[in-house]
Amino acid sequence: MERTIYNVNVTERNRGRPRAFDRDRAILDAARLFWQRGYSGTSTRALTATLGLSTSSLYAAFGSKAGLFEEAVRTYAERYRVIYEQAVTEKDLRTVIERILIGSVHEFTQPNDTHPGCLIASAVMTDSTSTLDTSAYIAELHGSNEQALLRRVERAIQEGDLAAGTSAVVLTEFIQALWHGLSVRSTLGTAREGLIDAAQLAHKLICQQLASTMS
Amino acid sequence: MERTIYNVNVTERNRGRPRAFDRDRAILDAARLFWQRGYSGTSTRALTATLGLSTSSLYAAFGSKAGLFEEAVRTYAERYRVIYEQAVTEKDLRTVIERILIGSVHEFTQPNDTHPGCLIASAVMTDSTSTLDTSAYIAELHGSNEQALLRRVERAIQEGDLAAGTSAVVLTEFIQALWHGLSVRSTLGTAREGLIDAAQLAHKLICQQLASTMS
DNA sequence: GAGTTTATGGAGCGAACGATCCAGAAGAGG
DNA sequence: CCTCTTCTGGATCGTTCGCTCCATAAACTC
Repeated sequence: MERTIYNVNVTERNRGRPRAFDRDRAILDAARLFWQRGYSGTSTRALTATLGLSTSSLYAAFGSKAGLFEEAVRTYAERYRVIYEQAVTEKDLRTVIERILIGSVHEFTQPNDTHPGCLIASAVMTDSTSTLDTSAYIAELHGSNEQALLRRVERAIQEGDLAAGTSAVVLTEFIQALWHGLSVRSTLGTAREGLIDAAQLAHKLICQQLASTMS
Repeated sequence: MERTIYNVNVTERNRGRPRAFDRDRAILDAARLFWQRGYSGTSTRALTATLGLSTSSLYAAFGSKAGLFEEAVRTYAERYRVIYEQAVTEKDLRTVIERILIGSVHEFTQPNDTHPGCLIASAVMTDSTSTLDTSAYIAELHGSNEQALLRRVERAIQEGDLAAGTSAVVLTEFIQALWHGLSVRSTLGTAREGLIDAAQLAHKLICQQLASTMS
């Protein structure tokens, strides 16, 4: 019988020689490497060199390159799930949209030494081999976030918050497209201020479409 | 002395055994493969298998994997350059924006057997190794397209086509972000109609910001 | 026809890949 | 102390990588 649980957290691993590196820090560094070079473009040797640990340590802690990748992706995917989850609970739709767009941009553009950028939007979709599970997970997450937003927009329409004739599906797709675009632009080097300005402009334009809460 | 010109087009190569495959078709198939799996994720063996030719033929025609990649990128990058170049010559800004957004979405969502999707927006940015020249080229192209649009927006402001207080830089960044987002969404599987609806909604929202040509 | 030029197919090069193995090291439990 | 458990460093596994080489094939020029 074998233990293939790579100590996801502080479980009851108190026996044996303690790990000499910070596991979360390693995930962060790995995530940034994956984000910069893609999955196939990042070799295990580049990982061990950057993370400053040996092959055995990496494989003992994460099982495989794909395992490390998946854990990095899941770690940072969670942040965006939370943003959507909390945003859709806001009272008026304009705040929902503002929180999603501005909040995500802040997340996209966290300073480099504490954040890898957005692994979710770009680095994952390509690079299929042996990451099929992970890309399926990401697709599901995107779908889930989008569905949450869509339901919130539909509610806003029922409550009469939107100008007549506005399609919930179309507005949602528009916001999601912009969301992905802001993510890509952040990886391409656009400064945080520029992205926030663009997001706020989009927010302002959408608000003009809002009926009852028009400013 | 060596000839390293990989017969970019129908030059004066009339002597010798003729090539047994369609060079442009090979570029198309290769582009689709690169687009789906990324540069590092696409092996030369996968290329030769999909393109139906031997290693020697591939290297004789394109010099290297990087060479084939670069040629594929340049081929399809040109299409987006043309879209921007022609769009900014339109008389009113609303038509400029419409042509850029809708035209690009049409380009993004060409049927698969004649078009690879948009190599430019996503598959290139990551995957650095030995594609540095190509990603620099892409960055330059994006910058060039963005500059052209920015200058056109500035002209529209000078001509009083936009509501007072509108920043050309911010509006341009917004459009560019949306453009990248639409590209990403197309590769993620969103249907053409959905993307066009979103683009048209964006276009409509922006038009409400236009002063003199307000509908 | 002979001679030249280029393309094709397949074997195979060295290097890098992801992953494994093992002897030793470093803690915890008794 | 000793034992048990886990982690570490390094050598090394088999595979795949991008790419080259070479004999042969198929067109051209003369």
